[in-house]
Amino acid sequence: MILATWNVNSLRARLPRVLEFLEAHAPDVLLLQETKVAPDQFPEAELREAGWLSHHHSGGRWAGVAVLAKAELGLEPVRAGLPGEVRGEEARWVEADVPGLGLRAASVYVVNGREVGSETFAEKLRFLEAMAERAGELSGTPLVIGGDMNVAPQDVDVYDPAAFAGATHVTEEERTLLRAVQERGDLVDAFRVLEPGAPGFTWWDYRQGHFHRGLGLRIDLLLVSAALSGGLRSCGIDRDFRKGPKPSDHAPLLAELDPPDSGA
DNA sequence: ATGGCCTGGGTACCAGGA
Repeated sequence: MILATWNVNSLRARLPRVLEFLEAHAPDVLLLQETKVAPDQFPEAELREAGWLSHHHSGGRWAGVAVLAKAELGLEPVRAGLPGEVRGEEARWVEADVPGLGLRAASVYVVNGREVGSETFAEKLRFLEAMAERAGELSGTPLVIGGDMNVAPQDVDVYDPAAFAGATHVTEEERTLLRAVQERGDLVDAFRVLEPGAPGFTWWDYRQGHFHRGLGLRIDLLLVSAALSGGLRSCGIDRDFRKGPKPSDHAPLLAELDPPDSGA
């Protein structure tokens, strides 16, 4: 099965690229973040027409997350919103079951945090704590939590660690809580387990040609149940979707692995 | 030089992003 996650920076602005991505890769599950769409404007019909069911949590002009699954696999909404998060109206967590795979899938857009020590940074830490709590509740069942974690797990995930000294996304507090999500949920970082030393950036600033200069961060992750990690075949981004007409500032991340019921 | 770019809202410019 193919699992993918992509921060699209507006689903309505990016719908042509998303449909192109679905056709190119035919992912079984696609997790979307920063859909930036009002609930009644989510393009459910267009995605269904392309062959994917969706369960979304939409908050208007900011944030917004969704789980898509191939129509033949089915999709059963579980929840929209994360128990314990501070601002549920921001629409940062959505969860669904994919019956055809026997898999629970969650799409998450973690709070940015802006500046260390700010009120929103404290909310970011609380959001990560709530994620760890939820991951713990879900551990033991086949699970993927994917999305924009707004945390670079290690220095190798940052193009210039010195330039990020004292900034969000790299603090030990954020990294410790992200590890707690993995530990409590018994999850592995699919890219890192396959590529121990590669940077694997997933985001580049639109400005100053950062993408073409290789100045990125690895902040989008696919966290999959450790029980599934033996069946991991590959994991990486598709750079073509960070190029071309109207790209997102994030590239999509894809993983190919054996499904839970494969007996692997 | 802490900005350069992109989004939606709305129709001038601003918040937010990371």
